[in-house]
Amino acid sequence: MLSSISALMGFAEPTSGQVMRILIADDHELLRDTLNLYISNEADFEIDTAADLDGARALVEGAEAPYDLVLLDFSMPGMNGLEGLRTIMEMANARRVALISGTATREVAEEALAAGAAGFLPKTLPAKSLVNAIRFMAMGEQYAPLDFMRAAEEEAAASHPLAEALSLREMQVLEGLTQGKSNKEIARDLDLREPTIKLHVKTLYRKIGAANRTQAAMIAKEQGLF
Amino acid sequence: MLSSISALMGFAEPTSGQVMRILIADDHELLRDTLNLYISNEADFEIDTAADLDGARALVEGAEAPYDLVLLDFSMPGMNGLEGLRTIMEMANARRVALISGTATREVAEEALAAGAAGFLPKTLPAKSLVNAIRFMAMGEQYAPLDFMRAAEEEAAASHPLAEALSLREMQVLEGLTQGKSNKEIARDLDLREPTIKLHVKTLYRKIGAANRTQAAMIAKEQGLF
DNA sequence: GTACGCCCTATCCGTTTGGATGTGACGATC
DNA sequence: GATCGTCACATCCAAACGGATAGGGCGTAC
Repeated sequence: MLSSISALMGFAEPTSGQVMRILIADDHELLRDTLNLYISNEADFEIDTAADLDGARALVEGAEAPYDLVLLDFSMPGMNGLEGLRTIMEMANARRVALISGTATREVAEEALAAGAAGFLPKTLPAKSLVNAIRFMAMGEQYAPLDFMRAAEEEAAASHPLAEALSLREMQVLEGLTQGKSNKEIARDLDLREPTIKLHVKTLYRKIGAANRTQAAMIAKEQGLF
Repeated sequence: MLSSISALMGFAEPTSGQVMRILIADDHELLRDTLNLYISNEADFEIDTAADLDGARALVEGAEAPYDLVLLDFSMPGMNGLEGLRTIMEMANARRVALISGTATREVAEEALAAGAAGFLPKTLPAKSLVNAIRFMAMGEQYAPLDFMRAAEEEAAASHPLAEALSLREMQVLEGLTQGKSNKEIARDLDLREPTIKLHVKTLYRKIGAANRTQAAMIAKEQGLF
């Protein structure tokens, strides 16, 4: 989409050599101010700021020239999830709209990008990278920190919150469940009696919140177990 | 990593206002030449080219000034998978090394990025985006087209060899199975009687080669269904 | 020592599954 | 019109499952 957006959707690029008009909307004044200062210092950007979605909308509507890039805080007043993003994206004076957030998950980021956002900026980003990203996005590209997108991918697999809760036997039994084995088969594999397996099965259901063996298997699978 | 690489690993940035030295290594002369031309036209880049890994290595070794960015074709002579990438990355005169490929999969791209490559450029990228990406990477950021990374994620879900074999009802029932529902629940959801569900369950077992509902659910999951 | 947690086994009981088999309706194919 | 595949419903039955309950052994922690 990165490529296709710029190529197919024909995002207007700022005339080269001209200042880029950026709108930063974030309810944290400190972030607004420091970001403004840092960006203005770094490059030829013209910055406006707003403290909430309504303020941002008013500025975009009343702008005499379109903004090359609008940065929206994901969790500021009026955003209502990704609704605020979509609202601004529909406006003619906002060429590119990106999300910035300190808390949003990868899912949110992906959804935003899929919805056509110019990018996603976690607040953990160093200021320098942020400036790079802004320039990158203003040029019509789509940006998101790869490490953020990747790291979150493995976060589910990284720590097995429920794996810790299970005893060795329960884990072994759970593994059998993920293989679609019957209690009898599991019992044979582990050289135990079937009633024992049933016990482990029942207790591990409770621990991981499953109602039956299929759910248990799916939960294990989703946790990246086995 | 994008952020952390530039911040923590201290990639040297080209002195601002100075030309960026780029090395393009690709065995396709056509691509080399057109790319060279396009990039030279677009921005203040100084381009060298090589036709294979040995040529690239020689240029990097003998360079009087380090390259800001080295672009390596994934499938050119001498590369041997990601080994060539690692070789060049270890060399002092190559500040940033990126992969470029027309064939490589997302797995390769991810591995390269995880190994510290500056980026991954599929050859499907429009020339303009490519220049943007090059500038972006030369600034110390890590680049990969988000659509490429995302699209390939779903490629497993794209073709469902077994999904074709299942009728609509069977698919609906299978979906219920993956959610750990009982036949009765599925029947209620689909507004059918339980015996009907049992019929679909049995036939879909045969079609996908499952012995019980848990196996059916796991198979569906592995195929990326639902 | 006592208590606790994990592990193993067992029995009982009601529900769910898996399988076989049959009926019938509908649409597409031949 | 006959045939085939899909869908729907039904009955019967054996097996497996899920839950409750109740033992005993065994190690660690208090």
